[in-house]
Amino acid sequence: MELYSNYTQYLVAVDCIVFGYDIIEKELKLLLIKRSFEPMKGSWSLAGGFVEEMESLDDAASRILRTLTGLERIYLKQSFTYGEKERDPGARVISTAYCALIALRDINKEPAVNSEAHWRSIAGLPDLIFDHSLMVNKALSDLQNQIKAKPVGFELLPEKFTLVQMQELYAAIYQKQIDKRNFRKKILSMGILEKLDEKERETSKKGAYYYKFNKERYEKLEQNGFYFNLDVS
Amino acid sequence: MELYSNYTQYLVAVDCIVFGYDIIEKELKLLLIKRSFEPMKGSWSLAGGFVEEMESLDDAASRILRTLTGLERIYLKQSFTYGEKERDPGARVISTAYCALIALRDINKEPAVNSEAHWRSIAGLPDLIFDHSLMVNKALSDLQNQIKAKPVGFELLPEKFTLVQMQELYAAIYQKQIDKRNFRKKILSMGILEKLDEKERETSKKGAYYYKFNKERYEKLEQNGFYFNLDVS
DNA sequence: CCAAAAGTGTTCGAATTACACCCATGA
DNA sequence: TCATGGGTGTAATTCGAACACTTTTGG
Repeated sequence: MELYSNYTQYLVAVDCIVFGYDIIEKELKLLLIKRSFEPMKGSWSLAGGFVEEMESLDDAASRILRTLTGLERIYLKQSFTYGEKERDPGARVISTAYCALIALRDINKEPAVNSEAHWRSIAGLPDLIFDHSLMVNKALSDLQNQIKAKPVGFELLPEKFTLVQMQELYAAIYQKQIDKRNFRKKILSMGILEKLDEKERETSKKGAYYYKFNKERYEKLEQNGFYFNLDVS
Repeated sequence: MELYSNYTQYLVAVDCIVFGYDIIEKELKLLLIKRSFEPMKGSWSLAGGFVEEMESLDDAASRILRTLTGLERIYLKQSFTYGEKERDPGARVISTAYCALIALRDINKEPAVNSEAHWRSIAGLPDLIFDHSLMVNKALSDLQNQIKAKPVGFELLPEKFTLVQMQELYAAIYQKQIDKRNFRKKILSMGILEKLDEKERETSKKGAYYYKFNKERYEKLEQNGFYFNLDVS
């Protein structure tokens, strides 16, 4: 027996806002798909799909991301749910947006990306279908706020990164210049980075030391009332 | 013709987390409903309902709130969407939680509250149905974060309030004592409060001046890069 | 040896904290 | 007149911002 009869049911979808940071071009990018079905076939769209019966919303987001990028265990977070009546002209669809963060070392080497998927620089995005531009704007503004107060920036960087690279990431997201000395002082004083013996030698002769994020240390500090804070000049 | 055939549809609901600040008892309260239908009839629940065909999610939240409290034009904000497979044993329901803030002057005078609705102190809530306790915890933690950085606290206070009352609100939400002089200095220095000539004379012989929030002034400041910040000792 | 990028400290002003007494008034 | 809650200032410290030179090394 089914309870709650007499209420209308709707299609429920998930749309993934996949941000990738390109450490080479020092640019934040967004994964877009050329839509392969009607309505709006051929237009740019976020990676989305409908929620299936045997999965939760979170599961659906993971599945769609895996299908599109081949990646698993990546940072994935619910953003916002869009439920305007006419948002999708094909049918009434309620869609929950998820935000994913990926470190792009070399875009062409990204595993198994669907050929209809393309990385586009955040600066100068094309028009997107439905309310997808809205979704992106909200997610980006949330990312800008979140990256100040939570260590999510590390999700956009490779395992090993230099302080220069980390600073470039913050500069790209905030769209402003950052003072090198103040930035280093601040991030190092938090005590959540581990300096490695290895140096990155591709961009300079002197070479820059690699660091990695010490997640265990961060979590221990957080429990003791420590707040990550990286509001920078 | 219907596009997107072959995908399962689901019930879509809205649950309202209605916080009310009781200026007399100096306590944050939550509006709970004794559920009147199966499953879980008789248990405590948030104010919820299903989304109807002619309304958006936001519209549904407003409608449910109006039906339950008789109030309109109150602060209402989407919180989070809950979509676990088995979250509602009656059927698969995807539910978007909304958070509302209300100033309670005198609970018994609140307009037209459904007789199955009750205000309960945040300290010592009963068990709630489904994942409603989760919803409340998340919304409360978001409120604690938000009230530091946005002037949402004023939604929990009456139009006219004293600085003592405002401080008591912050103390109730942060669950800690706040230094009177530092608090007053900080909030007054923002320049977004308007001092009235009138005094509140019920709680003291001397009387405390009423203030009100100057929203226009706040919005002008915000456009010029001003940030509301009320992290207090 | 030199160009190019990495790395490093100090000073100054602003903001935050801690803290204790006087004021006004109704009963 | 006195008990009650409202209202006020200052000193010490911490934090954030601005700022320029030295180091390393491959070519």
